[in-house]
Order: sequence, then structure tokens, then C-alpha cells
Amino acid sequence: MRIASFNINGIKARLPRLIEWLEETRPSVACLQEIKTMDEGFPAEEFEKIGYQAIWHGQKSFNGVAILADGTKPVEIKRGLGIDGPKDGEGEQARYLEAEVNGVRICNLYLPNGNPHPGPKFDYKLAWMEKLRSRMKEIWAEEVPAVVLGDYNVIPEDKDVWSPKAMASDALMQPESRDAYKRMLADGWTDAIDTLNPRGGVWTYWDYQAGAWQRDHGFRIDHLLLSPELADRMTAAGVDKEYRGREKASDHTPVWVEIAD
DNA sequence: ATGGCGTAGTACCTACGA
Repeated sequence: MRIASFNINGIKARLPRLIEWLEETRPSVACLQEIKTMDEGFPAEEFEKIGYQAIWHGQKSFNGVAILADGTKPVEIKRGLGIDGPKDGEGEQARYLEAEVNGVRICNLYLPNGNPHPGPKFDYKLAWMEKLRSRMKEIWAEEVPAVVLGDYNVIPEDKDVWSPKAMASDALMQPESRDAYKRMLADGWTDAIDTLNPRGGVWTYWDYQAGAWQRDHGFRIDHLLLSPELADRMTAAGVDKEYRGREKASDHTPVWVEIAD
């Protein structure tokens, strides 16, 4: 089975591109981030037409995550990690959705960006990462095949960015962000893309600005972390890079891992 | 040395992103 993640940057603006990608690559599971719609605006019937059933967790304007599965409905396990946003009284943002699909635990996340650094948004990012790590420890203890995937908004190492110097002050690159990510790997989770591309140079994001795509000024922030039960079954992992070059593209590309049945 | 783009909301600008 193929399990994929795609930060689509607005499901309404991206719907034709998204349907196209699903039909062309036919992932068994597709996790979406930044759907940027309230629950009522989610176009579930468009996915049903092409054989996908979905669960989703939206909010107005920003954030929002969804899990699509080919021919079966994801069984929801958890919605949200129980952590409020950085502004007083704003409540929790729609950034986490966990489900089971065909015996595999699917944990879909959209981690806070954390800019500007330093500041309350960066503190929120680090707190969110610790909350995520706690949840991952719980899942680990269940000893189920699991993948924790999505837009982590962390560039793990210098080999994962076109220019470490140009990005040095960005929240995605700060030592605190990287250390929090490294702790998850130290806990035993396997970074699928990195494991199969240990020399780096694989990007999943290119900014819309400054001709970043044309100049290949990208970086890797979309990750798939596998539990040992799934890491043993990994046969391939990759990035659907060409979708970044299409009309009305998202600024992220899809990423995916192939798991033996 | 700078700025450069795109989405959504209620909108002719602002918030947000990375």
C-alpha cells in the first residue's frame, strides 16, 4: 500500500490538481494539510466520485487536515492533541487527525510554522512538538503499525535545504526545532525519505516567491515517520516532484511511502 | 540590496504562511 502526504494550501483552490494527483498516483491513503476550510466546506462528494472516502478536521481560513482512503472509510481515533493556539482564548487549531485504515495507524499532522523566531509562535511550535512526541510514545506502546506524517515545518539537517545560510534565521531551522525532531528519531521512529536518501538534496517545498521553483531553491519539511512494525515493510519512498511545476500548484509536493502487504 | 507569491475572508485591504 502507498501512504501519501500532501500540503495542498487550500482545498478549494487546489481541487482540480488534487483530484488529478489522486487519479494518477492512486495512493491507498492520502493525508492532506492546510485544507483552509470549515468542516461544512469540505468537498467529500468530489472524492467519493473517484472512490475515496474521507474524514476531516477543519477550521475557518487556516490550517485544517483530512485523511482520504481508497475504497474504505478511515476509522477516526483522535482529533486534536489538546493544545491551545498562541493567542489568548483562541482555543485549539485544526492540526491533528488520527485514524486507522486497513490495520495501519495513520497520524496526520500540520505542525505550527513557528515564525517569527523568537516569539510566542515559536514557543507554541516547540510546545506542540512535545505534545506530539508524547502522543507518539503512547502509540509506540500500542505496538501497532503506525505512520506519523505530514507537514512538520522542520528542516532536519543542512543537507535538507538549498542554502542553510539563507534560511538560518527561520524557525524551520532553529536548533530547538531540530532537536525536537531528532528526539522523535531517537525514540526509534524511522524517517522514510531520509533513510532511502541519506545524502539529502531532496526537497518537498519551494516558495512561490523569488523564482524558487525555477532556481530549485527548496527544502524538505514534509516527513513520514514509521514505527518499527512499518519500517520493516517499507519498499520505497519518494516525492511527486513534477506536481510542483503544474498550473495552480501548491507550494508543497506530495510525499509518499510504499509498504509491503 | 531589495523584493519578488498565493490563499482566504468580507475585501479593495489584512492575516498568514515558510
